[in-house]
Amino acid sequence: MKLQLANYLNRYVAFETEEIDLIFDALSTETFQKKEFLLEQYQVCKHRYFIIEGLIRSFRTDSNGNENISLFGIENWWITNLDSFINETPSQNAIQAVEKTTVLSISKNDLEVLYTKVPKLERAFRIITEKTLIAIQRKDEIYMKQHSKERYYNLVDTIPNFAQRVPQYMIASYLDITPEYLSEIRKNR
Amino acid sequence: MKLQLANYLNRYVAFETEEIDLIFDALSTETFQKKEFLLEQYQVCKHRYFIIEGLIRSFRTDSNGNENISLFGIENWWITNLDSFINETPSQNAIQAVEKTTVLSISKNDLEVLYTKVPKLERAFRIITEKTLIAIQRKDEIYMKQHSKERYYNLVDTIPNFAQRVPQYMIASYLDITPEYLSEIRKNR
DNA sequence: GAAACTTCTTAAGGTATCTTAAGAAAGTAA
DNA sequence: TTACTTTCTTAAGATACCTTAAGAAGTTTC
Repeated sequence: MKLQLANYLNRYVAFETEEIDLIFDALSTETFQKKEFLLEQYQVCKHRYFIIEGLIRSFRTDSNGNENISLFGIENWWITNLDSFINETPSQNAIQAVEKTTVLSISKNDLEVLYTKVPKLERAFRIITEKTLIAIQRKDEIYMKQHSKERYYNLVDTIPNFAQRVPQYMIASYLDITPEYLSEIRKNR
Repeated sequence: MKLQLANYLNRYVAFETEEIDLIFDALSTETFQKKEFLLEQYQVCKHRYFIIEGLIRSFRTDSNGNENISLFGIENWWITNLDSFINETPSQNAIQAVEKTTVLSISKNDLEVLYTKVPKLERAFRIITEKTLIAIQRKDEIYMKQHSKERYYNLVDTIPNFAQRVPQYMIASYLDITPEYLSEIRKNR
């Protein structure tokens, strides 16, 4: 796991072995079973999670009881509700394991201490946050300019065997369409 | 202008006067007339802009000639096309002044040099990027859960006299509806 | 102050997508 | 295997929003 984290972080900034040790030691390992919650809706999100293995989703349940998935996370992604984590306000989204998932986690305070101990990490997270921002903007652009049929095929073509790992009603929720309509899309090729 | 920038940056990290001097000296002042382009669609975005005064928009023109506004920027916002700026690829969005606008600008290289000279700036931009990400996620949530009528009133109620500074067809484009439909929304209060 | 443009509104007909409801299929537990 | 739960599909009627077109209102230019 330490190697996996080191490989990941070194993609952004070259860290010394001792720095990796400091970072790894500040993180805790946790495993969540399928359907277990990393964060309940309306709780304050206290951690940032780095996914070692598995698949998670972030979603809100609206007043009609409909789930609305904003985000999937897979191996080598950081997951949190940033708004809640940074501002320490209740999260509008829950975070839940779709598969059995192992993560490394860190609290806000521990992360801030770590930034001071390992200043390069500040740069790494600046870059990671920029990449995340770019990913969201790309998703928005696809969302804005494509119809749901194209969005669906775009999604399942981009992430290999995604459609096998995730039930279709979750894909529908992520694409912001109903499962019924997704079913119709799939029927017509 | 230097004072405005200093006040802005000190909201995130406490800078020394000399650090502010270094940052300010690395930035160039530019003024764009109404409708003038800071960046044309399909060009590589070479700068990050800090808006001193004015109002700009970022938009793409699709194959049917429809404009699609992804973002407005006002005083004390950094604006760029991050995907294009970071990856040095053609931008799918143009950036244009809606009002006469004065900005401070910096190129990618100069910014990287500046990060090394003033390491605190790395932290400031890490935080600013996080805030930007949160803002986009909030916009997405509003977009997902509200109908266009509610999105419209939410927008004009949130930013004071925004509806006066921006023509309605631009607001429609930002809300991802047609001007005709916006007109109908406004008619029914 | 008229001409020329830009922006806003109205209206009619069309389409993507939703809602509801019910049954089929698949997966899980006993 | 049977029963139970979860997931997927089908179909019919409803609606949010679009397209096109044209005229009204507001702005800029000469």
